[in-house]
Amino acid sequence: MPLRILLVEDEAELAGAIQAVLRAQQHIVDHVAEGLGAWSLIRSELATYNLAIVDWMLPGLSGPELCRRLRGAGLTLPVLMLTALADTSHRVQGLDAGADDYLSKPFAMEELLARIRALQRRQPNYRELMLRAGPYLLDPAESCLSVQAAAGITRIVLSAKELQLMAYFMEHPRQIIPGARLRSQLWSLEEDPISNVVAAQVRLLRRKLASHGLPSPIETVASKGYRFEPEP
Amino acid sequence: MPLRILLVEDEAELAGAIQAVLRAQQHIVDHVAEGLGAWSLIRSELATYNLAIVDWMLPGLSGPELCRRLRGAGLTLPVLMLTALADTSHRVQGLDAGADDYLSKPFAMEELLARIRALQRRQPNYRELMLRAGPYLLDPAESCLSVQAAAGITRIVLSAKELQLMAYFMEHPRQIIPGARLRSQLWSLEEDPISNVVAAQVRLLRRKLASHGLPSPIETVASKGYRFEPEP
DNA sequence: AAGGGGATGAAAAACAGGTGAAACCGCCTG
DNA sequence: CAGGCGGTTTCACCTGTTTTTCATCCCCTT
Repeated sequence: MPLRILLVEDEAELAGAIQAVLRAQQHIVDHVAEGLGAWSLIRSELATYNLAIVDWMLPGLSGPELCRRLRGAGLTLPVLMLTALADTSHRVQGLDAGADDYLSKPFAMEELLARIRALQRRQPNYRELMLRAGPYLLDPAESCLSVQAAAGITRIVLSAKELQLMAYFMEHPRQIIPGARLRSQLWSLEEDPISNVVAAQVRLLRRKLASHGLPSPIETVASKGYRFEPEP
Repeated sequence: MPLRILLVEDEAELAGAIQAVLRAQQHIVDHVAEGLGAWSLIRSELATYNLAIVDWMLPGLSGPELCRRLRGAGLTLPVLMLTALADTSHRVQGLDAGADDYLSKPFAMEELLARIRALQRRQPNYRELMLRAGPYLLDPAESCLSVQAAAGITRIVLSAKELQLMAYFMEHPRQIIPGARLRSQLWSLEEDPISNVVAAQVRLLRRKLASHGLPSPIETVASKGYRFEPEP
């Protein structure tokens, strides 16, 4: 299940490595180098993050300070704190500030991934479950979509982006979803703003459904966005 | 929900980029390059702005000065300040002058949009809600108009401009609204003043209602303007 | 009756989104 | 380590819709 992750880390090399690993896991990662940027990004609600990975030591607003602000603002966004300092006093300080977990550098990327999985499982609204909308049943674990039709059940294997897109549609059935919203929710922010990734990906999804002989549940509402209509 | 935005920025290139992005979001944007122009434009009440985006550094009247004047005049128009200077002292000065939010250059356009959304949400009269007038119910999120008649409820999908126009009428029921006011409220100022966009768009709206078998609630008051009459 | 403002329909312009081919990219395999 | 592969993105071009313009007509005021 792909997550939307905010990485707050000032060491460029480490940040790059983490990003690469997370992206390889299909996660959507935004990276900021300093605390204030992270704070304003979160507050701006540009994207909805499922997790923040925050370095302890940051220029400007430090990790624990950022954490405290988040909690002060009533946000429950899970925070995984990274630190070079292994001793327990820091660990306690970090958790006090509202971090949910704590990982001391250097660490194996595998451990980071494991911690992330654990953190997700602890979420109250944790859902490794399937998503249903009308005859559509999405299985994130298997990355496949099952569609019930008169002719029987069709099972379609989806790629990572197709899955994300379909999930977003199924979570917002019947609503007009502006392309720009898909853009900011499903793609990382730093990319070229004049691109038609969204249109291209929607097309791939539509085409995949069509190639299995299914009618497209995704309609285009001219110059307003897309709408997912589960019932034909 | 389209906003009427005043952009006060002297760097032509940046201004153009911002305008393009905002327009893409259906907002109506007026651009002035310097502070005094902005001040007189606002004071003239030619249009009612929902937001001003103001550069810090401007020829003549600077951003913070403009801000102070606005507040001095008792205007609550939300102001988003732009600045090349990232340090906190300026941030404080800007907020002191009466700005509502603060964004330091360079910034991602996405972040600008997010700030604007956040700012709107903070407005006391914030309304993402539907607008009702008599049997007419306007849903900006879905961009559609529902009309209750004896025959049942008719749902009409509106285009962006039709929605803006209908919203303006529904917010000012039974009043005579001069074409020029619609013009200045719903279209940006820099456009060709001898054009009949308003009449054309009113016609489009009327025609759309008629095509669904509805009587037109918009009447023309000869050489005075239009009047929206919700009850037949 | 003249003049002005608005109405009208057709056509043009502007724009968003669709499309297929090709490039790109990380990953796997030989 | 090269080559192939699937997935993803970009590019250039096409299509359909929305919005504006234009030329003309109509009708109400003065």
